Amino acid sequence: MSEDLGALCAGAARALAEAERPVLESHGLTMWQYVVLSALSTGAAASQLVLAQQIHYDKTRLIALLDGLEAAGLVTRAPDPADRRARVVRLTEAGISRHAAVRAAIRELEERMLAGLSAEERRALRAGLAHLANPD
Amino acid sequence: MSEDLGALCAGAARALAEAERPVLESHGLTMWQYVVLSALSTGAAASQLVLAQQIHYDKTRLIALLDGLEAAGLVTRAPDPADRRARVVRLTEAGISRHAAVRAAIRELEERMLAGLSAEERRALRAGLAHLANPD
DNA sequence: GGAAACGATACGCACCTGCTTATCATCTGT
DNA sequence: ACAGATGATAAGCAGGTGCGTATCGTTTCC
Repeated sequence: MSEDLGALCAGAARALAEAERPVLESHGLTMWQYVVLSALSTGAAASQLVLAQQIHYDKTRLIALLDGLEAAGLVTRAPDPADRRARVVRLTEAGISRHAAVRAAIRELEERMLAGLSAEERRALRAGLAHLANPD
Repeated sequence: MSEDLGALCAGAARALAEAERPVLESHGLTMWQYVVLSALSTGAAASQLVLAQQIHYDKTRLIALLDGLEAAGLVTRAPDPADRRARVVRLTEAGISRHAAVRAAIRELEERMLAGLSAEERRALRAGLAHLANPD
């Protein structure tokens, strides 16, 4: 009898996280910092609140996380001219290149971990995961 | 550009865990209790230590978890005759049927969440996840 | 223009987590 | 037989996590 899907997903996520931690550390980033950079890599966040919801992170603790990234020069917080309560968060040039470098390393590692799976299997794996993650 | 595999797995695992929590609750089990029952469903654990490692749970906190399951009459702890330091953990009859009931409900839910994926896609999804989870 | 809502921030709380230490019973190797 | 290793258990600790509350500036709406 095969395992529960939930257990399989959790196991795969844990294995990936464990394998990726050293890579992130060697680039001076934590998992959550990388998650923020990734979220911002497709465009600035309109506010810290939407950023927090996007990455499923507590909005009150996101503040300290952004403090760190800002101090490291990887992101900027600027008041939204259209609503000066909100802060628009975006990557700096340094943030963009740091993210690209880490992402490339992570991609390479994932490529290694997928060794043995056909292109079609990889496609189905990604499609299935995306399907589960988004109750469209 | 597609998302990181790690992010996809984590997202899918989170979505599944969220969907399954109400099911578990309605059967009076926590996620970890269900994990223990599942691990034991394929056979007794030779010791609490190996059980903890098998499910990636802290061995010192497993004790309280087993206390609860034992008090609920779902598992038994018996000294191993071959090594009386170790406690063999196994499901009771009630544990077996409880696990079967919850598992069936979870399977049904997972089936619903996989709606729209072909049989071949589901097979590839499971195969890919198992491949990632076990660095064979 | 004043009240209510909202975003960012700070702070505290309860819980979970992995980890360490200590104790006791039992086993193992010499 | 004795020393050291091992399993179960208890207790504690540091860090992480989600959640609630309070404050302050800003916006929205009547």
